[in-house]
Amino acid sequence: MSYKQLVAEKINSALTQLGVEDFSTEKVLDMLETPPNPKMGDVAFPCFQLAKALRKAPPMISQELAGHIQDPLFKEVQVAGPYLNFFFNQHAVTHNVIQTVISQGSAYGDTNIGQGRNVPIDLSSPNIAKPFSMGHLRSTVIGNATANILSKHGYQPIRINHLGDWGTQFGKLIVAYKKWGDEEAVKAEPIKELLTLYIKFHEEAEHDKSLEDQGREWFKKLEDGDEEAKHLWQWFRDESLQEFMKIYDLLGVSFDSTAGEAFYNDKMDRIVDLLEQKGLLTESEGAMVVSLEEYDMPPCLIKKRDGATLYATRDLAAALYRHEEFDFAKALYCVGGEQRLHFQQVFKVLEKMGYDWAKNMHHIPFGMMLKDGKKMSTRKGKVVLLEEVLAQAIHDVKQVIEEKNPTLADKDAVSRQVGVGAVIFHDLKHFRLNDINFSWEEMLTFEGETGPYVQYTHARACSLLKRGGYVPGGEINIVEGALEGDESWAVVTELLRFPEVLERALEDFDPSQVARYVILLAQTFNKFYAHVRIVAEDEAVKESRLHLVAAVIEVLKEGLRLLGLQAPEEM
RNA sequence: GCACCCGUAGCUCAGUGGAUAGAGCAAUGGUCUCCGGAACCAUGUGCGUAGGUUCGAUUCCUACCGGGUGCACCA
Repeated sequence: MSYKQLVAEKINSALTQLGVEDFSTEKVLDMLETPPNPKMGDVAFPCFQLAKALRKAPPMISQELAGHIQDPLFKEVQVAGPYLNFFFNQHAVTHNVIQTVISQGSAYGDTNIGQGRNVPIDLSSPNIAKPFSMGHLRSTVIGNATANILSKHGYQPIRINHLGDWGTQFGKLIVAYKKWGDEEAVKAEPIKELLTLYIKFHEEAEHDKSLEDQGREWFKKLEDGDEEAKHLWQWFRDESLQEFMKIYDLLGVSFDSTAGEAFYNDKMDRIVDLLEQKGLLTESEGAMVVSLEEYDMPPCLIKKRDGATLYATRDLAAALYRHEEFDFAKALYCVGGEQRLHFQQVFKVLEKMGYDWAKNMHHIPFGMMLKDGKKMSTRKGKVVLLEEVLAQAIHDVKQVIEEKNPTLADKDAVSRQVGVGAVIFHDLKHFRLNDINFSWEEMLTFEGETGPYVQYTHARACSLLKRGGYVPGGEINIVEGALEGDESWAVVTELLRFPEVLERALEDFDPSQVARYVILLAQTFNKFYAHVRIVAEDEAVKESRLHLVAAVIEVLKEGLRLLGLQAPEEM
């Protein structure tokens, strides 16, 4: 049970004594706040809302409540005008928190909210035959961290890389390859060459309008099983996926499925038939659509004039398939905010089909990665490649290591962990919905609110344990006076917050909560480190302080793991 | 034009309706024979504008202004 809950229960029983019945413990818990300044207490209860029920001024209410609350857990219950401020018995809480964190280890903060139920989550989903740009990083790392957070809460995430391996663009690519392509060039540098062809196609299409039609024609052939088209498509896909896997390895992201859009090719007829049966399909301007007029939305396009399917058709088929295959508790789509309308439409169509599980589907949108304040465009060749960014970050980290810690054992491995960590963390610390303006300078900063800062703090804490000769597994004894300053108490209250942060991160599908938390914990710990001599002369004091350090290490490591970062012990 | 998202310090961003709105970067100055200086400490005339709801609004609602994104055969 959390301390806040205990406080809420105490307040609730005091309220009952005052004759207030309709305030549940849960409601009180919801009203509890953290005071703006630690000097004002650890938990605060504002009494404004009680004024009506009790017909008294809030300051009087807090005064009366204080008289009914007593518990060894509280050092003091202070009346501050309309607020009731609780000061914890620091020694007891400190001991308890350290005990809990160390005994639970990486399981600290776990819940069983998900009860083992499946949650397919759509993430990364790059387009085949296009380079993996900084833009794709967002979906990949936000999705991966969200999946980790789900699993922390007892869900079974299923990471699906819904590859963009189907659609008219492949018709265009086939046309471009047949016109200007060269087999050897593609084999040598597949993505680069395919991108060149893709760009050339769009340049040529400016003058030659028939190219677009040819592209559509070839995609139709592909859907109809034309041998030549299928062969080329398979080749493009294999080469591309192989390139992507290098990046995923570096990022430490793996998938349970790489079934992309093409996977649903043979499942399209069924969804179209179902829509037909349910009388939802109507013809409009030659295309087949589901009207969503009653929701003030444009119609959802199911089939093009030429009979080929569309993005929405494939997502509908995928939704049906996932429901049948996984019986999911939720289904998540970690896809950019530009596609809000698309997902709203797809979800509404499923609702109209009578599937009440559609309400468990969520689009997790995020802002765009911009360059110079503008959208990166693959077609215009204005992209920053993730591969280059990662390589540069790793290179820069290695230089820092050469300078600061030249005797480090495994420099290359650590450079990779820290360099990649910097890039992932930079993305995750931003609130999802905001756009991120790409800047090399910011990306390659390793000081302040960055991944390396947190990793550094962790490494430094680890080296304290070594220096202090800390032996894990022993009984946890906290001697009086060892952990009583503001600095250590601040660390303890941060550790206390971890489970709350994780719950909010789950509710909002928001890994940035965890990223922010981990920065704050690192900052708080670094203050403690700078002001308190941890490896002290006195053996018992040293032991006590090292226990706190060990607890911080556990939480930092687990926080970083959830975000998809490694926590090296030295760097 | 309609819909959605975002406007907080010079810059990048936090901020679950509550008590004096916070970090980082950049800048300047500093840090005990100091456990890792990728650190710590010190320096801050800022919530786009105008209304509304509320005991109380940066937070909720409405309008406007500014930026972004969508709006039928691309994904």
